[in-house]
Amino acid sequence: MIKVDTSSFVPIYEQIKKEFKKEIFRGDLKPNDPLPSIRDLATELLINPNTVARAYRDLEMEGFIYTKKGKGCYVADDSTRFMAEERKSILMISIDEAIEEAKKFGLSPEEIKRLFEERLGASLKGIDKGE
Amino acid sequence: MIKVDTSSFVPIYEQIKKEFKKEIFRGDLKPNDPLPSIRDLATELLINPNTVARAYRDLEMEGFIYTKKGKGCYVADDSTRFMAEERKSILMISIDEAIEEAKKFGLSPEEIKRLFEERLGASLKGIDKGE
Amino acid sequence: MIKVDTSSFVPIYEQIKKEFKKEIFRGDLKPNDPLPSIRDLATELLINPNTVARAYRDLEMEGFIYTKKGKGCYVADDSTRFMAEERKSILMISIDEAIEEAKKFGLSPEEIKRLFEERLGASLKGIDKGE
Amino acid sequence: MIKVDTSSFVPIYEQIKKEFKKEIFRGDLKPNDPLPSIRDLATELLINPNTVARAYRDLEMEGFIYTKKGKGCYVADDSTRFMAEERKSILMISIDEAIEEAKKFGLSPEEIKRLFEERLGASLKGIDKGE
DNA sequence: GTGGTCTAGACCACC
DNA sequence: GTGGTCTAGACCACA
Repeated sequence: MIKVDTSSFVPIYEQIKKEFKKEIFRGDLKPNDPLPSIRDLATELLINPNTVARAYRDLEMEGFIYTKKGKGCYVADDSTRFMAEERKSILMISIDEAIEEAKKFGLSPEEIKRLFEERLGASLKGIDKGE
Repeated sequence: MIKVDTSSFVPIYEQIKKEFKKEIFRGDLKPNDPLPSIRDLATELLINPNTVARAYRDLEMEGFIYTKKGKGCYVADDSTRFMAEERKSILMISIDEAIEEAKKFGLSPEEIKRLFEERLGASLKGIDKGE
Repeated sequence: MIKVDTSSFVPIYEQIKKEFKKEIFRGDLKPNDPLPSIRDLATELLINPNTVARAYRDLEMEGFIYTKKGKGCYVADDSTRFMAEERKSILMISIDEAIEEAKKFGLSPEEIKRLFEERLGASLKGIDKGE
Repeated sequence: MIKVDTSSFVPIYEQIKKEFKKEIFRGDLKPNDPLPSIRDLATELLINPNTVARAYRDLEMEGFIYTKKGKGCYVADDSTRFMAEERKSILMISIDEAIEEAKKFGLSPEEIKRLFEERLGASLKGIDKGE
């Protein structure tokens, strides 16, 4: 389910954090649900367990998950406390960035809108292909 | 004109490279136009000259600019050779990322579209505010 | 194994690049073989790690090696793709330069040939001396 | 007559120095012959007069030329004093470098010799083409 | 431990 | 003044 892009400039642990925040917000992960074990996730993503551990540690510090020593990590009861603003900021930032890029390349608002809708359409078709 | 975000995960030199590629594509920088001197730009951006030099060196290796020793750096004659695909890839990537984020947060295509148009509107008003 | 001449006009990082290209071409370095670590090679050559890093970064941009973050640098699978022409150009250039020098000093083709063979003989004896 | 390669790592003033040493050795420039004026040569080579001045200054310090203030630069009477060893070292160095390159690329002595003769032949034909 | 980025500051070739 | 190379050493992400 979770994917990471090792060629991205964004650190892998940040990508992992973001993925879990999304799953929690969507409700795919509910309070007290267990997260995959550090070793399993590291194996699945072909990365070092330390990197997953770093992501989990951050998520715990931010209050999204809690850790039972010797058992594993679980979604916190109040995990959705900050989710609305988290969601908003993550979405706003990425959309605003895309708009900024397009403006800096000299595209008009109409062109930007058309391009976005084109990509949105392509993305929806992508779903059918099982992505 | 150019801005960099030192808190971003994207390296400063990559941000500088992208900015100049946009200016060249828009035509704000034409073939044989001089780029700001390394020291001047470093002073303006409050960063180290080596960081600007790294960006300029990369741009030269990628064929966008050329260097006259002791004189300065200039936009290459064939600087727009790869610009179409560069522009496309940069725009596609940022737009697709925004769409991916929204989908992963569980938004429907209609919600994504509405949110995008809302941000696009906000961005256009931003221009009036003198950004 | 690798040597650099810090008094040469040729930048150290260029000398390092050339050495690795030769090793790859000769087959002493095969695809997926690891290169020496940046710090180790810098220590061995008595130069700054940044200088080695510059050479490795260039080799990566030119497609001869690839980098695994936190692991090291490795010879690329298609590292020999451009090697034939690289080798040819490097060899042609140095031989042609030697011939040009000799001609400009007024030597006849016969004298040039004799001098070259004399040096080649001296070089072969040099091997026996354990160079 | 004189050529410089601005893309070479060898400084332009070093290339100019070497060219004049060759001309003196060949006898194309004899004691008390005038050198081209700094401005003329700079114009001809499309470089900055300071660069030519640097080359002339070095040649004077090394005893190959002398300067008459307000008149120009002239070949020194004892200009050939060091020429034999200069010539030898310049030729040895470039030939030995070419041989070293070839050896490092894994060529056998026979291959090196054949390649050298091939290039020497090509070079002689080049003369006919008016190079 | 690895490589990547960035800083601060030196020296050099060239304009 | 310009850019290019190199050094010394910092911090970070990753294994």
